[in-house]
Amino acid sequence: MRNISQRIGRSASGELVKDPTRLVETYPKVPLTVDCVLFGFEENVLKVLLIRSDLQVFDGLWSLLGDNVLDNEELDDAANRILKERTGMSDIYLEQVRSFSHPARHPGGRVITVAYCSLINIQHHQLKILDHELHWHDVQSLTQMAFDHFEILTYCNQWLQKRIQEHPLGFNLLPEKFSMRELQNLYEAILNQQLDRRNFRKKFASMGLLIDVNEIENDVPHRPGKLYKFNFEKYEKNKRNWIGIDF
Amino acid sequence: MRNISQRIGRSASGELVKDPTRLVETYPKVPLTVDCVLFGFEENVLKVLLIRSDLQVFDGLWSLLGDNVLDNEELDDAANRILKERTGMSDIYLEQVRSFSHPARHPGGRVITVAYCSLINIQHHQLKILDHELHWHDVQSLTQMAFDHFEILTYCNQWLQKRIQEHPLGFNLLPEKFSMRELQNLYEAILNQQLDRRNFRKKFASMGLLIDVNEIENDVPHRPGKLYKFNFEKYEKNKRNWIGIDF
DNA sequence: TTTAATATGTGTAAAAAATACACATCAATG
DNA sequence: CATTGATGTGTATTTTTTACACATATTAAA
Repeated sequence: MRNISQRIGRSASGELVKDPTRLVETYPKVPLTVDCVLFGFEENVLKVLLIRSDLQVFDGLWSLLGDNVLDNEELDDAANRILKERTGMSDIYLEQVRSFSHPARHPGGRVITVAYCSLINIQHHQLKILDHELHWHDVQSLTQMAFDHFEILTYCNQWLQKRIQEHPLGFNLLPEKFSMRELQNLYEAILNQQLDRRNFRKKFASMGLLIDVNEIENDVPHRPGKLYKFNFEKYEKNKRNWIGIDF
Repeated sequence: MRNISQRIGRSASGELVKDPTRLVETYPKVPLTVDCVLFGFEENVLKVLLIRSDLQVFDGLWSLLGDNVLDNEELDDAANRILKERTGMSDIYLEQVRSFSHPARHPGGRVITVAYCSLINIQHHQLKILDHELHWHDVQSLTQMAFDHFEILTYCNQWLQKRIQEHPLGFNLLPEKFSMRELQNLYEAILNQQLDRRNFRKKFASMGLLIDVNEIENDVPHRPGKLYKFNFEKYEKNKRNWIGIDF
């Protein structure tokens, strides 16, 4: 093991490094991938888009949609590329969640991966299905996956549960015009928890971020609900920076 | 550019991969570092531990404490190693925040870094000062740093502001026994905001997580305050999983 | 056309939490 | 012993959260 001075890139004599390129060439290199946790919402159930693992050791198991990071490609770009390749969609909510680096997480050797979360309206996209290996899975029914992907999925699911309570991500999973019931179903699916209908509506009403479009549902076998749009402009203007110690 | 099937590691014929090691060998490799944002607290000011950059292009600028990730080293381990090397401390709060991957973020070429945050009690450790290049900096007074480290610091600072309101991190920055004033000073320094004294105390009192140790300050030039310990055991038992849509 | 089924739309009372705000007390200093 | 400077405490007000029930609109079936 080199000593500290060398490892942090400082010469022992204390003089400045003039050629950073040569310095970087001395760094160990690691295979790096991005794994996308693509969440969707269908039939009031939270889904995740998975592919059957192509590794024999994981025969029959499902895995997240991942790929190598290309040379000089930003991680965000890699994630967007995967999303585009699989769903045909761009300009979609997509966010880095965290890295996973256990040395034995990949059976082929050391591979570090960065997990990204995305929320996709299942209706709005055409899956780029190369074969029958791509599938929307119920999140709740999964128990085992290839690699450490179940751990990653679990982490991202919890991350999403927290995130959706503080940011209006959910609207990406809904049609542009949606009913209160659809919105509540979405929150209940993601939070995996029943919510009080009146208080839920009251909460969103008090935020003043829903626009009543003066239309009603037309394909339901019961009294139709009113339709709303989310007021993204108003939200962006008034983003709060909250103070509230709470643990 | 290879086609999708190849890039995701699947053979064109659709058969399973039997040798994952050979597969991984085909992945591009990237130099990977960890940068630690070591926050401290002294004289009621939030500080960050920085080192003077050793690159000539950044002459005079300060940078975070970073290092390469070693072969088969977990990212968490790399961060802990850096922390240990610099401060002599282990078993310290340390958490991954996010990765930064702009292709031009390092003048020596493509280097991806993973940022970690740590909170250190400045009194409790001995800086491993090799020379005079290591320094506790006021966070508020920084405007420019080497690499993208100012961006990383800003991100971590915001991350910390949010985190400390939901998790009891702050106690790592205080002595084991502390006064309410010290606790409030800490929150005010991190949140960069004045807080109402009575409401602050009421808030912490209502959480029931502070243990009155029946001692008082003895080195202050005014009426001494009572000292408290944080009840970590009780906190661990009662960790809340909160529901509260709010944006 | 009537009835049953089902989901929508709405309000209020009670409890809990957040906020604003003032004065007596204690210890040290001169 | 008076001054200085911080501690310790309570209450009234407002806001937010929670629990909870009934009339209404539409479809589908009788």
